Amino acid sequence: MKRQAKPRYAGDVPSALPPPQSLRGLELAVMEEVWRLREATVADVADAINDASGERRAYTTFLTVLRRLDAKALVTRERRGKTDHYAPALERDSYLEARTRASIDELVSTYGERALVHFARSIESLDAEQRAALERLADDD
Amino acid sequence: MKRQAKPRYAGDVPSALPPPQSLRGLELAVMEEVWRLREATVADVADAINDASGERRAYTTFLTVLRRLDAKALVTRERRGKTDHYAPALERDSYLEARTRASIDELVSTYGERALVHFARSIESLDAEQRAALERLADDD
DNA sequence: CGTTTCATACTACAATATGTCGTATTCAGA
DNA sequence: TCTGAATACGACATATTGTAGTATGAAACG
Repeated sequence: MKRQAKPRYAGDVPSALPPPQSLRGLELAVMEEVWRLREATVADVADAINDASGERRAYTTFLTVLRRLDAKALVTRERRGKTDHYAPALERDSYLEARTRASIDELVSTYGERALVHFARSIESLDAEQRAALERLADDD
Repeated sequence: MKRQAKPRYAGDVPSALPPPQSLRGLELAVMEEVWRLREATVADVADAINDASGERRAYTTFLTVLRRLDAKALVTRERRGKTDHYAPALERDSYLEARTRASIDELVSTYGERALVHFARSIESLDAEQRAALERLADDD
């Protein structure tokens, strides 16, 4: 079954450019902080998350996480003086979009187009409030 | 300086009724086999997968995987004589539905309702062929 | 019965991802 | 020049998954 080029739920075809990995836990928290601050040093992130969480993680923990995010190409690193400044390598919304597509692709490639039925239903079965939010958000673009 | 293992990250908020874990790799292959056979022994699964894959995994590998699927409550185990018989603890389609909802929930809980926009778009942007398949499948229920 | 056989139980090890830091090094700035 | 802040590097813990060896126990055989 061949597909047209336009949409790409090509579950059966390995994509040339893999979507960014899904983030969780501390990595996600750090990434969220970088998105929020637009640009941040290790200290910025460490302070923000330590203050917000009440927990106390070592500076080097955040250093490591940021380095790993850099290795995953999710942030960029720029040296200024002796300090690295991290910035998002892609917008939060782009990341979200990629993850959304990846979620659909994964399930379709694993379980077939039947997965689309469940996705469609889930979207259709949104309640009025969610639907309103959806339309409002979609209009923002 | 002691290094104690931290509990899970505070941002992880488990939902009340956790959806079944997402399966991949060999675990998924074994689960698919159990779904296909409706009920199977370790030997059934081992033979089917070994024959189909050309690879040669040890009997006990499948035993272990089935035991882990049992621990995850994805299969049930019934002892008959000296042999365990495994059966799916939930239908494949129910599992798929749960995973679909979980995918949406995860992204929405992490990134907000903005995720719905991307899901909605992805579904809306299906091409004609996929749309036809979708309607055909949806009619089967 | 005693023995073989076979399924399960138990244990273990490797690889990977992530959380968490300690220590060594270096270099920008005072 | 000296020094403290930042980084570089490495290390260990835990969880998950793939993989399989070995021990055990009971059923089947003769």
